[in-house]
Amino acid sequence: MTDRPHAELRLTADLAVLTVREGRLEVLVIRRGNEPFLGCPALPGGFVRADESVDETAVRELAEETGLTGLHLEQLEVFSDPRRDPRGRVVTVAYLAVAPDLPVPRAGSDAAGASWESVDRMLDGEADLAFDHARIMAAAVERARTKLEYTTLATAFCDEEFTIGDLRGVYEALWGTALDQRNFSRKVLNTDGFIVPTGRRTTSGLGRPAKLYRRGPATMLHPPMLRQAMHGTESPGHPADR
Amino acid sequence: MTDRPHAELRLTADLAVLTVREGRLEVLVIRRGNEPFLGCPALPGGFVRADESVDETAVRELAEETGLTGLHLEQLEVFSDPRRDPRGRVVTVAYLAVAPDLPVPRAGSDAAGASWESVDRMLDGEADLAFDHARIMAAAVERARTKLEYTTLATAFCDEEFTIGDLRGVYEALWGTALDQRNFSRKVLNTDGFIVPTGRRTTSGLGRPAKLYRRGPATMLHPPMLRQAMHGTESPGHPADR
DNA sequence: ACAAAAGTGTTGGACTTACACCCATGC
DNA sequence: GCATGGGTGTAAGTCCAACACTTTTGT
Repeated sequence: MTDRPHAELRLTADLAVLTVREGRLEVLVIRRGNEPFLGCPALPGGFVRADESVDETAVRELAEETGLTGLHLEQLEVFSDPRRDPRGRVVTVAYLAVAPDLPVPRAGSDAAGASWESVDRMLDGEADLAFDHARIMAAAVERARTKLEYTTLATAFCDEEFTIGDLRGVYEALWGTALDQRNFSRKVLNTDGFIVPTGRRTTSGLGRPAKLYRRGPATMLHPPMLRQAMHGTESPGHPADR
Repeated sequence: MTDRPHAELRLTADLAVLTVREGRLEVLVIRRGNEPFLGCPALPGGFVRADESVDETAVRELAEETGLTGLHLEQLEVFSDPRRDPRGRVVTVAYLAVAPDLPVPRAGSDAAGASWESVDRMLDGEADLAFDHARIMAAAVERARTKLEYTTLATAFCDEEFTIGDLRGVYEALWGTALDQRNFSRKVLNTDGFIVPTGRRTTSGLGRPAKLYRRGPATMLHPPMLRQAMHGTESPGHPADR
C-alpha cells in the first residue's frame, strides 16, 4: 500500500444492452455527440459519480441515455488499457444488460440518438465502434451465449408473459442453430423453476395457440441446456444476414 | 458524457489466491502493516499505477507481496460501494488466482507477512478480515466451485505434473463431497484435451504408482463434471475442520 | 383443405452410477 | 500377507436426439 496513483484516473460504466428482435440478436448503440469519435456508434455509458457505486452508475446511465429501466444487469469485465481513451486515463466497467423486445427506445438527452442494431453488423469490422467498444460487445455476446446454457438468462430476453416458442427463439438467435421444438419444450418444462404456466394462451398468431408462461424462481439450470444442433444444423428461419 | 467525477477516485486490485493443501481449500492472506485495519488479515493487493492496466497491477502486486508468479488469474468482480474504504473513494477490482500446493510463500516487503489460511476459518465470522475482503473471498470461492464444473480450472490447482487422484482431491476439497475414484478417472480421461499423459508414473507414495498427466489444451468441459456425490455422500478423508 | 405452430408418444443410443474385481506397491 | 490407492469391466437406470403422429388455429 505504498504506491499512490500518479495521475488522475476516471472511472466509467459502459453497457452492452442485448435483445432479440425478429429472430436476430441486436444491441443498443448511441451516436456519439462529442469528440472523440464524434458521430461514431458507441455503447451507452458514463462517468461514475462520487456518491454512487459503479452498479448504480450503470442503472442511471441506462435510464438517462436510453430510457430503459428494470433490465437484467451484470458486471462483465473491466477494461483498463492505459491508452484505451485518447482523453486520458479512463477505466471502464463493462456491463451486460438483457432486454425483452421493447419498442425502439427514445433518444435520451446526452446522446444524439439510440437505436437497435444487428450485432453481426456491428462486429463485422465495418462499423467503427468508438473506443474498445467492439471488444466489450464481443465479450457481452460471448457471455450471454454461455450463460444461456447453465442459467435462466434466456427468460430476461422475453416479455413478462411468453411462449415456449419465444424462449426457443432466444436460444436460436444467440446460438445460430435450429433447435427441435418438441424436445426443447419437454426439456424446459422438466426443469423445475425455469418457467411457470400462467394459465393463459396466446390469442392471435398463426397455428395452434400456445400456453403462456412467466419466469420461474430458478436461476441456475441443472442439467444445462445443451448447445447441440438438430441433425439439419444451421440457423433457424431467419438467415444470418450480413 | 457531461458528468465529471466530483472527487478523487483511486483504483486497486485485490487478489483472492486459492490453493488446496492437505485436502483443504486455503487462501493467501497478509497481515496489514498500516492503518486502517492495522494487524487484521487482508487479501494482497494495491493501487493501480498510471501506466499499467488493472490486470498488470494484479500480477505485480501478487509478485511484490507474496513472491508468487505464473498463476492462473481472472477478474472476479468490481467492488465499489462509496463507503467500502474509510480512507476515501477506493474502488477495487477483485481477482481470483489459483495456485498449486506451493511451499509457504515468502513474506514480501509491503506486508507484515503472508500465509495460507483455511478458507472455512477465514469465512466463519471470527476472522475480522479488513474492508469487504470477506465478501471478495466468498465470491472467489463460489466462482472457483462453479468453474470446476464446466472448465478445466481444477488443473490450475495442480503442479505441472499430477495424478488423477490429485485432480480428484481438488474437486473433493472445493465441493466438500467424496467422488468415486473409478468413475472420476474414466470421466476425466474421456474428456478430450482435459489432461494428457506424460508417460511417467509416481515413484513414492502408498499403493500402486499412478500415471502422471499434465494440463491438456481444452479450457471448457463438454460435458461438464457433475457435482453429484457418491452414495455414501459427504466429504472425503479430510474432515471439514472447523 | 392446407399451412403453420403446438404438443404427445416412442425408440435406440449415449451417458452415468454403483459396484465387483484385478493390479502394483510399501510395510 | 495385507493395507492402500490405481485401474478395468459391466449391468441397470437415466437422459436425450430423432422422428412419427395428433391437436388447434388462421386463411
